[in-house]
Amino acid sequence: MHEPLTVGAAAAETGWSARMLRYLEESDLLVPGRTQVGYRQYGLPELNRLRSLRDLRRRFGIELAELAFARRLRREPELRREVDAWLAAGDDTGSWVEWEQRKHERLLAV
Amino acid sequence: MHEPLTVGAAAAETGWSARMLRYLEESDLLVPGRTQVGYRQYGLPELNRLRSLRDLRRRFGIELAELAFARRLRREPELRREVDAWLAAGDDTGSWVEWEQRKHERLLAV
DNA sequence: ACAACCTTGACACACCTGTGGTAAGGTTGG
DNA sequence: CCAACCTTACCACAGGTGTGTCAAGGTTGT
Repeated sequence: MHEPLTVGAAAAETGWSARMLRYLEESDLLVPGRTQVGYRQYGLPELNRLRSLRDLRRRFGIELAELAFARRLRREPELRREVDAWLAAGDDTGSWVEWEQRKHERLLAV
Repeated sequence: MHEPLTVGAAAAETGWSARMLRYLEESDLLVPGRTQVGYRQYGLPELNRLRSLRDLRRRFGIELAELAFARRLRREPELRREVDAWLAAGDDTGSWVEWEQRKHERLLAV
């Protein structure tokens, strides 16, 4: 049991449309496996990620491009450092305490 | 010396257009001070942030919305945790070591 | 063999982004 | 007082995003 589902079944199961599942793959955010003849197959891990992605978007109103950027931040340390530095420089409007706290975090991480 | 510059002068100084400086303010990414009658004034810190923002965009090709999202990630720990978790779940393609390292960072931060 | 799937590719559309203009009016410095 | 700034508020427009739909053709299960 728990055979991988085809795109339509996975859509029905997770609340997306089949169209959007293909779009998610195109956006490189969730790339399913393929059968030998090329059918997409969604297993349990994929289904769970689809559900949580739906929740993420609903709860925080984030866009797919933003998620993709968060991924870049994780993968490109140089980018991450620069962005962080730039944001830090302008964070005098935000909670100072929170910022000090985060500086700690960064120090510990190095 | 180093009196704060008006929007046109700051633009000329940093390679942006005055239009874009107003747009950056509208996007809440770089909000300058104001004179009593409402003229924007850009001091040295603002000028530096403008220059480095220009470089950031040129070097990494990032969008303003993405920068704004990075700021959300810093300010909303809940969002940050969820996004990180979602990305981690699909990161079997990425560096696993790096991810473990980051988990540490998070643990230390709490 | 036939229905009900799947594939890619395309067209359509509403909305957002980045950027340039332009217009009507206030401020400032010589 | 006049030029050269500044302000806000619009219009325009190319390109990206998220989503639906439709067409032409391949696969699968009964």
